[in-house]
Amino acid sequence: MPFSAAEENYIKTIFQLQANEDLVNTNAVAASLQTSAASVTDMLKKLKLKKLLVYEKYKGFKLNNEGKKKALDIIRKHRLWETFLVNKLQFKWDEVHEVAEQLEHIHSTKLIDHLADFLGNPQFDPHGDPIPDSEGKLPALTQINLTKFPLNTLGEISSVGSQSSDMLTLLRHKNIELGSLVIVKQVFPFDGSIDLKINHKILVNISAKLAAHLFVKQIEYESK
Amino acid sequence: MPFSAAEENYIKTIFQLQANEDLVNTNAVAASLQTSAASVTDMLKKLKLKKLLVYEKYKGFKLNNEGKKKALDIIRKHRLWETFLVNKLQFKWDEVHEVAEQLEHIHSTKLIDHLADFLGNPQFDPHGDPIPDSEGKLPALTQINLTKFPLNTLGEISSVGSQSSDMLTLLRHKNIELGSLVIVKQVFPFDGSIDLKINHKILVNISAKLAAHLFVKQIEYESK
DNA sequence: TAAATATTTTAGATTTGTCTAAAATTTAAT
DNA sequence: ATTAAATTTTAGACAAATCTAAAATATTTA
Repeated sequence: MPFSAAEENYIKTIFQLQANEDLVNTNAVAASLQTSAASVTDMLKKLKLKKLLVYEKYKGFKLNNEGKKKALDIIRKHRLWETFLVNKLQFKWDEVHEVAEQLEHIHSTKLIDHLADFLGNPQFDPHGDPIPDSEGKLPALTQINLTKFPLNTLGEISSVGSQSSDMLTLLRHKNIELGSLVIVKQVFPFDGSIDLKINHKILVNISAKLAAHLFVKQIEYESK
Repeated sequence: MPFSAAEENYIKTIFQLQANEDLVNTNAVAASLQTSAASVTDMLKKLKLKKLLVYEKYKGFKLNNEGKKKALDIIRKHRLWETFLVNKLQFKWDEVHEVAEQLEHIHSTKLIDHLADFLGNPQFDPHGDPIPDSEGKLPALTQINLTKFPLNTLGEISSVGSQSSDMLTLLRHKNIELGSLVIVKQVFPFDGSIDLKINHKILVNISAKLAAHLFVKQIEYESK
């Protein structure tokens, strides 16, 4: 009972939406997948029949354990393929999404496990997002949202919570990239904007919105 | 106007069948794709509409130049992915077919060209079959069928014209593999069987049928 | 060459995933 | 607490790719 690419796309989308809110609603899925609400309802019936989610008419829905496991499997494939494209095939990390969307639906456990080995069993993909292992476990996440990062503490940009080209343009303009060393110098409560020191050199001011999409890993000073 | 996986499978199959005979017939395609003759007819209408083949009812059909070009594109993808699976992901060459059948339908010119570069732009896949370049050109084939190979001449097994596990079992039993050095010592006209010296060591007798599936590259002695 | 056989095509269904428009239900607003 | 608005579901249709059974055409055989 392999799943179709369409089913897998719904599973993945619902999983991502239920990370924020407990119950997911029809319109959110329709918007995310750029399809109609009616199509979503159709698919919900099918996924309920396949016992992947808890769903009652008009009441919202969410994946059960079986569904979550399947979602993590798809996400694992997606992120490993992205890693392959960037690390081995010279793709830029903002060019990989569309192709990975196709590759994630290839069915072969052996393929994906060998790919993981070949890549050195990476724990994070080129966007800094965690890659589930073959059992669906996520690596312990040491990163924290930049808006919650303590003042005057050295951190490293470890993840970027969006792939929009608008955001990437902005990041480039601010001289921020994955691996950049950052120190939060000041937070302005009025609008939530942040003064940020980049690589011990320049000081930039970033909006609360941008900060909310940046994740940081604290750099440990040689302690022990 | 991208093609569906189903369309691509028909195109590839027709291309392979028309290598032997000029006009391809419905039943041959149905048998090859394990589907019904009626389904083949349906698809033929569609491919004719898309101007990929020459087809008249009840009269057989064949790909036109556009169709052949598309077929070579799919075959290029298939063979590059097989090469990747064997050379990088430790698959055995008789395990790759099913996965490559899926991977060949991923749409991305950039992906496949970068993959080719990554693999070192190989000219032959792990089965010894030629890989078309991005323009659809096949590398000049220096190999020749074993049944046509001259007596007492050193050759190297360069390709195996089947992927059936029955054949692979037989090859293993006869101690023949890709790269084996062979010399045809004698041909028996009665049944076409051949006495073959393997790696200058053992002498085996192989059937005409097996020989017809083996391809050999003549090894040049340091001449010049 | 006429009958028997084989091949191919048509006709009509089926499944999957989608759509639009209308109906049902829930939520928000007055 | 009704009414209005938004959301969700149903109903019915469609395209792609497949099927079976029957009809049409070609080929072979006697």
